[in-house]
Order: sequence, then C-alpha cells, then structure tokens
Amino acid sequence: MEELSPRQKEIFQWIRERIATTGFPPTRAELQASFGFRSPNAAESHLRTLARKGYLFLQEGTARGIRLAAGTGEAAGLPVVGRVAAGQPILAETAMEGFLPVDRELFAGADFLLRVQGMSMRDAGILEGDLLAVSRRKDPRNGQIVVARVDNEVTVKRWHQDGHQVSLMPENPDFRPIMVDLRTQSLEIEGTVVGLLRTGGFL
Amino acid sequence: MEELSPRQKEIFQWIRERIATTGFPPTRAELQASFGFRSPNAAESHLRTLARKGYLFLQEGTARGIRLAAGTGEAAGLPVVGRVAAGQPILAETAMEGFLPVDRELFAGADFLLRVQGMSMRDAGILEGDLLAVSRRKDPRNGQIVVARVDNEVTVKRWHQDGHQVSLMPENPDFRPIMVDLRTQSLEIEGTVVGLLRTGGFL
DNA sequence: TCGTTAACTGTATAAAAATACAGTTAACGG
DNA sequence: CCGTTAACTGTATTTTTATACAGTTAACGA
Repeated sequence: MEELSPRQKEIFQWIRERIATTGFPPTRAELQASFGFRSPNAAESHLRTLARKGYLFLQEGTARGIRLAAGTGEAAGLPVVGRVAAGQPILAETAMEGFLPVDRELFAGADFLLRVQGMSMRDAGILEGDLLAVSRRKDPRNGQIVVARVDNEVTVKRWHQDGHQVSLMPENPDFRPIMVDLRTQSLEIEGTVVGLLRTGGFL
Repeated sequence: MEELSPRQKEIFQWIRERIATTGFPPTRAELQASFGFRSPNAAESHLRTLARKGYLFLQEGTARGIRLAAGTGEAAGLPVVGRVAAGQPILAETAMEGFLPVDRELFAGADFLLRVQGMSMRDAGILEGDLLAVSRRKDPRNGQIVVARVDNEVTVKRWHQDGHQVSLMPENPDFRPIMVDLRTQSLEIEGTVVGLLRTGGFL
C-alpha cells in the first residue's frame, strides 16, 4: 500500500476516529470545517488521494459514501485470500476474493482467511473450498497445521520439525509428505491455522 | 428497553446489517427501496419509532445520521448448543454452552450453532467437536445436511426423501443409514446445516 | 364503539452533500 | 529550469437526503 504524506495520515486518522465516534463517515464539509479549509474541494481531493492509495473507497453519488479499506478500520472482518500465484505475497490484491464479517476474536487472532485448494488435508476435515482462518504467527509447534511456502508454492500441511529437518505432512494417504532441509532449501511460514469456516458447499 | 414489534425488529436488523456491510448507515430512501415502501415517510416513521424506543439515535439535519444505541451494536452472536438430552427442545437452556460472536449473515441465516458429537459425517468433513451453523428451516432438499430428531435423539445426517420414505445418510462407512417411514415413525426436522465452524481443535 | 397505535401511501420542499471547473503556491527531483 | 505533485482557494451546480403535512387501513384494548 502506497505511503501517505503526514498531512494525509492526519486526515485519514481523523476520518477513522470520526466513524468510530459518530457511527458514520464525515462529509466533505465536515472535513473542511474540522481542518479549517476554505474550500470543500480541499476535502474532496484529499479523499480522492486516500482512495487512490487504497486506504478507503468512495461510493459516488452517495452522502457520506466513505468506506474504509479493510485492515485500516477496526474490525470490518477478515480478508479472504483465494488462489495465491507463485511468487506473489499472500495478501496481494490479485489474490483477494473479498471480505467476510468474521470477528477476529472468534478465532485465536486470525489475520486472514485462506480458500483451500485440493484435498491433501481431507482426513483432517479440511476440504477443497473451505476457508482457513490463519494467524500470521510464524512459530508453529509440532503437530499444528501451517500455511507454508515451498518453492514459491503456498501449501497447507501439518508441521513437524526435528532440528533442521521439516516435514510438511498431508492428511490424505494419496499425498506424500514434503520434506524440507532448512540448510539447503527455503521455506517460508505464512501463518498458523487457527480455525476453519465452511459456508454453503454442502449442496 | 421497550420491546420491538416483529416488523420493527426486521427493520432494525436490516439497518445493523447495512452498517456492517457498507460501512455507513442507510438513508430513508434506501430503507424505502429495500422494504418496498412507496413512501419515504414509512422509513422515516420507523426510524422515529426505533429512536423513541431507544434502539438508535437520529441526528437531525444530517444525511445518514443514524447511530445505533450502545449494546445493540455488535449483535450478541449465535447461541451454541451442546449435548441435547433426549426429549429436550434443542434450544433448551440446559443444552446451551454459550454464545459466539458470529455474524448471522456470515452463514445463510443461521439461527444457532450445534456442537457435533460423533464421527458419522466424517467424510463430509464434519468432525467431532465442530460447530455446525444451523438454520431453522424445515424444508430440506435431497442431499442437504439436516439436523433431525428421530426417537427423541438429535442427529446430523444427509437428507434423502422419496415419497414417505426418508433416508438419513451418514458419511462414514462405519455407520448405517437411518430409514424412516413417515407413515409409521415420527421424525422432526430441527433445521438445515448452512455452515461449519472449527476453532482450535487442530492442536 | 372509540381512541390509540402500527404500518403504511402520496406529495412536496428545503437543506445537506457531492462534485465539477478554474486557479494558486510551494516543495521536490531530474 | 521545468514538470509534477501536494495542498490548498473560490465558485457553482446538481443530486441526495431529511423531513413536513395530509391521509388510509387494520389491529387491539378499554
């Protein structure tokens, strides 16, 4: 996400605060008054800039049509990450399917939801299409299920580490464990699975 | 706090939902459109009533000037139902484990969460200890997973009906289908499964 | 049977809000 | 030195939005 100038930061903070205290976003005129602008257009162009940089969304033709981008606001739910392309960061825009109104407290500190691909964890009750609640904690204990990246591919497996030898274990006899020697191969932990969500998908 | 009429409840819920999804409160016109009123005044007077009863505050002269009263804001979430004793209604106090902050809209109109016992639906990715989001709709289609009560026992199975013959199918070869002839046996549908939630349980 | 309330229809209108267009000034980078 | 961008001023003009006023219908309790 593109950096904000100090002034922009100031304005963005104020908008956030305003939503939190009044329950709805401010108008251009309110922004103008609060910052002492002599023109509503000062507010307008600031909003446009914040929108362009991805910090909020403007719904045009709508009074107070300001929606904070997820992650910047309070709760707003968790981002849903779909197919992650090789080499892409996991929260890349291209991989984002949207947002779901999930309380972060429902799961133990989940940071995002990951759409499951494939059946390699079937016997752990994790099916294709399920959403995994993932916390970005990178200190898995043996036996926990992790989201890891090996050879630029994102995979969900059960974590077993013995010294520099890591086994990423599937839970489906049709799949083979992925063995990684930390001395010679790269492995990045994207997070630890802390919950599962399935909606519809039952027929 | 004064009680709301069913219609008022409906409208209040919708407003809450709207704020959650769009990030700002609705206008009178939006309420009008959504409920099919032919007059904006219908929306206006509903809002006044909700304000009078203390469920929200109206800021006059302000576009979208609706603020939810504290406490009504979040939604208490859904009740978690644990072991249901034979003969007890499913939402009996004795069976209640508590509440979880789950947005009703996350699942398609879930009314409560049911703690899964046993492994009879294992191959559908439903494991012991999971929470099923259940809607109290009693019109399952074939292939859907239902919460039913046979011989006073609550069970979760896949629904197949052919005339007066109902098969409640497990998804685990270790279990047998429950066959019910509606002419001779009683069967009560408690609801349809619309989602699944698993928290922790991975170690 | 009558007053009251919920739940609306129908019509207007003033105020609030978004937003376009045309400038200005100062800082920064090449 | 020049183009670009941030950060504004100033003015106008639609749209949105809130909200008043005048009714109607059906249900409910006294």
